[in-house]
Amino acid sequence: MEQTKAVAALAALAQDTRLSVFRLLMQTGPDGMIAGAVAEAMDVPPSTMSHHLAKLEQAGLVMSWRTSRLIHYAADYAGIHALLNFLMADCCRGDPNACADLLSAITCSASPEGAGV
Amino acid sequence: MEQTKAVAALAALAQDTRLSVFRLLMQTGPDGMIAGAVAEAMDVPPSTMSHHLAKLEQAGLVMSWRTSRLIHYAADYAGIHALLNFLMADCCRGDPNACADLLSAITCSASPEGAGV
DNA sequence: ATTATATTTCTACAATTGCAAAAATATCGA
DNA sequence: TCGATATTTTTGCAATTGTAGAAATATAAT
Repeated sequence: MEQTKAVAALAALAQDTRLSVFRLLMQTGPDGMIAGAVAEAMDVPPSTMSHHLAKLEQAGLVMSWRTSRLIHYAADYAGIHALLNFLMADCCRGDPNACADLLSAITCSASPEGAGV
Repeated sequence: MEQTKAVAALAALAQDTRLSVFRLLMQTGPDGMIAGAVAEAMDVPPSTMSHHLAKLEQAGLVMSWRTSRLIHYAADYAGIHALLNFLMADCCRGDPNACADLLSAITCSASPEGAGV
């Protein structure tokens, strides 16, 4: 991933509604949700949500497909993966121990505040 | 991490100069760099860099300390950790297999294009 | 064809952000 | 104290972004 794409992806996520949408779609899984349902869930007008979804899609963070009149949106796992990898590239001066501490506790499941890693 | 802080952190990273600075400091390690050296490395005026560094620090992504006239900046590993965890929270509907695929190949070292995971 | 539904594109405006020169602040050495 | 160095704060402007109503487009049902 190049810098320009990373900036676009981060900018797409750096907005309240879009960050919520992205996390919602991450949690929803590969089947995704239809555009209207996303707009309703976030309580914003369809035209506004359309803009946000387009920005997320252009950033490579979500993908869409059509079934008849409905347009489905789902998280693009490869996209978020590429972004995270770009952020962490060559970090810790290559020290595996420091890296392990940093990455080990990143999980897909919720991390309750008190939970030990 | 709450949503508001996550948006601030993502916005801090969603800018060309700041993203480069963050990655530079991630790679530099805990000793960090002095402000002037960062400005010089990025080829921007000190006042501009001061703004960028302040934004990164306010977002919890870098930390600073002073030794005499010099101010050191270094990556805040806890901050980036919290952000990544927030992004991935409850993803994949809790399916560990999907999560494993998503996270396994995120490494601190460089990932050459051809390298198998 | 006509109507209804789902979504996007167009449009306009308020609010935010990036930028860097100039001035101000902090620390050190003489 | 005075001058020199390092960094931040102030200031102002151009550019970008978020927002949502209205119009346009795509699909389906009658």
